[in-house]
Amino acid sequence: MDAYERITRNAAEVVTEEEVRELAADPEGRRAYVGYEPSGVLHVGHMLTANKLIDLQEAGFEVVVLLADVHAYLNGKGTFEEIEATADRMQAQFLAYGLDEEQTEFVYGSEFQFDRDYVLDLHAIELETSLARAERSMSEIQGGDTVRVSQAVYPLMQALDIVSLDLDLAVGGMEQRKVHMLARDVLPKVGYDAPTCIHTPLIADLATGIGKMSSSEGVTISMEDTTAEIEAKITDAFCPPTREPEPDDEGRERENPVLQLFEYHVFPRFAEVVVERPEQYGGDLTYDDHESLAAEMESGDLHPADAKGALVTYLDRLVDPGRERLASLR
RNA sequence: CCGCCCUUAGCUCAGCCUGGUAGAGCAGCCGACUGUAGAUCGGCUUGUCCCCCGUUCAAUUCGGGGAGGGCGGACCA
Repeated sequence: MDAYERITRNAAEVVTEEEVRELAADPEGRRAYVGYEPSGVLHVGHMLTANKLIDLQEAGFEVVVLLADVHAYLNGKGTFEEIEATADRMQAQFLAYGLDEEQTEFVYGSEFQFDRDYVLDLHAIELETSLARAERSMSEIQGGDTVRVSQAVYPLMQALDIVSLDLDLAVGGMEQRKVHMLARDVLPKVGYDAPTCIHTPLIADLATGIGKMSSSEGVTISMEDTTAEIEAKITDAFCPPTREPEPDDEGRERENPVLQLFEYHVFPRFAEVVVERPEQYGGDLTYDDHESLAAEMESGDLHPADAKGALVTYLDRLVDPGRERLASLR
């Protein structure tokens, strides 16, 4: 796998391919980041961007994880004290999950976001951005049901973070794309380069296959789940034997979250997946890529129930180190 | 600061005029059927009726006050 392929694999969107190819041509010492609001518990959504960071480390990038405490505060996620505590725990979980401690730089937003130069730049960007645009960029991120002024400042700070942290590449889930596009528009207006971005897909809600998995609602797999909880959630998961389920009765698009978890979480971290299957159904199966697993489910050679059993096993292996780390912290 | 509207189950809301502590749909849970889930049947659960004060035998309902939210107090029509 070449550098470009590794940098972009499993990405839902690359902005722009040309810019990433330039980075891929000389990846050593390049800097990439993901910003996380320390809110709730680390779940598979976070781990998806974490997988991307691991890819980038393997490609030679320096990786920065921004623990966006100020952003969480602006987004109504609690007091600074509460946010700090969550952030510390989150950092430990990321390391346990597999980010290389030597190559990963953890930064708190509050370490630099109150600097005079930062704030002056922020005001300059505020002047260049309409309230409607800022608000629109937050549609997938916004917490609470009432739009606050702080939530309009939020995306502008995100743009400035990319400059302040001296980054070559911004990584985020697809819910971040509007914020990143805003950054690409506005930063050049105040004399900075438009940032290059990679967006990871959003995994659908486990129970319904609709929308995106989130910690605030619906069913998600978190780093705190026990084996039994993971098993219960996967057993209940929506899983028609196809990669492209029909929309539901109300016309909402549906995905297959079980296959998504295999694609974005299991196969990137395991070279081989063994599906244990009772003899009566034909015995064990082995796959070394997602494509063959998905194809066999669609053809009927792999029953969803057997796939789910394997998914539980591998997800549990992924979650286990973080769970251990969390337990030792308490 | 002024005006109008809203606040009832997890969600969207009905009920309030004509006081007697509450309903629907969806969601959720359980069971049947499928070697998963979903779909489909069958069954079930759920409430400080935003808060305080007042009137009353009795207030979710009437009156007063307060809090939170939306929209106006531009143009256009």
